[in-house]
Amino acid sequence: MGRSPCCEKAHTNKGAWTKEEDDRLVAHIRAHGEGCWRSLPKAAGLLRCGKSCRLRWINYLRPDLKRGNFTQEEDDLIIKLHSLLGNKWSLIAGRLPGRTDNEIKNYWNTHIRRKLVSQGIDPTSHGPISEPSAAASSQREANPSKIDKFVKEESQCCRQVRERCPDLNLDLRISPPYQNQESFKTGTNSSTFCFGCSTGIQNSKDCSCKEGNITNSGYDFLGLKSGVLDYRRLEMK
DNA sequence: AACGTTGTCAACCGCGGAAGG
DNA sequence: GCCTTCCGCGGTTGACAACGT
Repeated sequence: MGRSPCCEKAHTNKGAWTKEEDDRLVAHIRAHGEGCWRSLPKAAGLLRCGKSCRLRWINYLRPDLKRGNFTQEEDDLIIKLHSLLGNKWSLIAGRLPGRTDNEIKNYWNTHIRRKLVSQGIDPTSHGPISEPSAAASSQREANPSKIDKFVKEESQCCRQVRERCPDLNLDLRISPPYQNQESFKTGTNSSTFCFGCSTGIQNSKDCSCKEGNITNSGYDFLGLKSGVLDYRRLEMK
């Protein structure tokens, strides 16, 4: 016996959302809250599949979304987290307030991947890209493609930045979720988080902070008790 | 101006896992 | 333990915009 479809596909709209559909969805969620996506379309008077509604809300309509370009800090954090977590976009998104997994995934595929390649870094393994064969190199040297030109320009640009700012330390540290600056400065908020909570998975079965397992010196990041994983305190030598 | 190519990003699809009976 | 249902995730697609020739 196969799984039933999540909705009656014959009677659902597909493709881009209209302003009216957006309004209906937002109004319904404001009135009734999130949850029960399967029954939401009918309740909200939408001819959409529940999954589609959920996706539209999470990726586009949620009021806490941060729109606009990614900052350098976000860029670096994504790379760092990707090297630790791989393509776990939802976990990575949990570390970037206001960003969605879909947005980060798209950004990775269109920007960061290319940026890493241009720096000679394999975006999958985060290790150095193996050297191409000598024949291929000389062939590319003689007849460079657009990508080759782009990669060369990017590399030159990176070199120039390093030459101008040799002391710039771009190493990042990974921290628990952002705490407001006041409590951060005064130290009034001494609470710490396990990795699950730090990625937004509060009260997961693996949550260790609620059990008092975390000491004030750090939190459990990927099973490593760490006290200095704080990318927000970047040290500029 | 017209056409082709490339880049971007919203949306879809299918799968896996959790929850509940 | 098995089955069904639902949710959420990651990979992929396709429409549209921007850019190049």
